[in-house]
Amino acid sequence: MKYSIGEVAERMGTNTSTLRYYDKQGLLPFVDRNAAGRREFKDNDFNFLEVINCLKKSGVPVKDIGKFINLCLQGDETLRERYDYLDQEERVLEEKVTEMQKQLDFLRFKKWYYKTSVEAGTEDIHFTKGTKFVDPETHQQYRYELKNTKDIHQLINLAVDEI
Amino acid sequence: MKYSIGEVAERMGTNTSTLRYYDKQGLLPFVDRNAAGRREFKDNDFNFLEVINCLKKSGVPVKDIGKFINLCLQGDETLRERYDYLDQEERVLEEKVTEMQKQLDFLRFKKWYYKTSVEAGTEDIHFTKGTKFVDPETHQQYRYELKNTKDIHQLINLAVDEI
DNA sequence: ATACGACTTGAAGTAAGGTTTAAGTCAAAC
DNA sequence: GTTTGACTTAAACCTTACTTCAAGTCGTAT
Repeated sequence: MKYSIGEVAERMGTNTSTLRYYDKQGLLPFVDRNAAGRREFKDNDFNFLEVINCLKKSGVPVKDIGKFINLCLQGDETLRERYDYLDQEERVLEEKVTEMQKQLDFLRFKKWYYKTSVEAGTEDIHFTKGTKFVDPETHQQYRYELKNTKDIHQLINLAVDEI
Repeated sequence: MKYSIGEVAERMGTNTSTLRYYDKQGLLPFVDRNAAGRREFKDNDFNFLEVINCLKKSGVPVKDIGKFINLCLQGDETLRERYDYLDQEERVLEEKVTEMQKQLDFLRFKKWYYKTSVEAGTEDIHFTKGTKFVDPETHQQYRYELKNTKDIHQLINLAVDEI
């Protein structure tokens, strides 16, 4: 089967301008053209497009994706190089996920901070030394004082220390 | 204690230009100025800076961070709004992490694809119907045929089916 | 007193990743 | 046969998030 740029755009959840932009940036060297100069995508091209999609969503710059695609077109000699690239990219992504989890931790601490503030009617409870209050959900009592948030994990532990 | 923009930049792992840019974009309305017009950060300002840092790393646009900071300066009336915002942002981040995990799945499948290809000396094994081969690490035998990668999770399961 | 480093501003420049526009081609429908 | 919709290109434009530049101020050390 052959597919026009419009069909491919719809299937990939993008638009034709973006695909043309990718083509111009060297991400689609595998795409054929018909007699009229129009792009004709093949079934196999979707394998490439999925790789592009994955790397894009993983935060890989367009230029670097192009390099990988071109490695793919160079045949079996670049198999190891391609493996090594993906291996490295896997570690980069894992690191990003770890970083996101840290921000989630912080976000959850701040949610707790605001939940208890809303409950108390004021943010001041977190700045008043030794204020006791009760978590409205768990009904646990806490004593807590906000200093500098140098280590948020430490603060979270501090925050959940029951009296 | 008071801190100059340079000291703050170093402590936050950024540079003075970026902090001035943030200030211009309305992210630092809490910063005082001395008689000479120079920025004077207070200890408490680091609480704001940490929030900015977190939201920035979470992928929140600069403008939106500014909105949140200004909400913070409006006092206890906006506590619930601030909670709701962070609650929503938490879900957005969780969704991002889930998305990243999907890309990690795909990346790992492709690593397996290349690992077995390197072992076989050619990528062709994945296009030859019913080719049997052995995972060099686990010594398990596989039979596997690459069609369209419509559902990568299904393919991964297919790939690890022992004969 | 003057040199130095750190600060101030507005404005221009940069890079990434598209998006839009203008001018034109092509194939099928009416 | 001409209109319509999808395609083609190059080039201009846009947004985000800085980064750099130019010109000037301030406080301290020599």
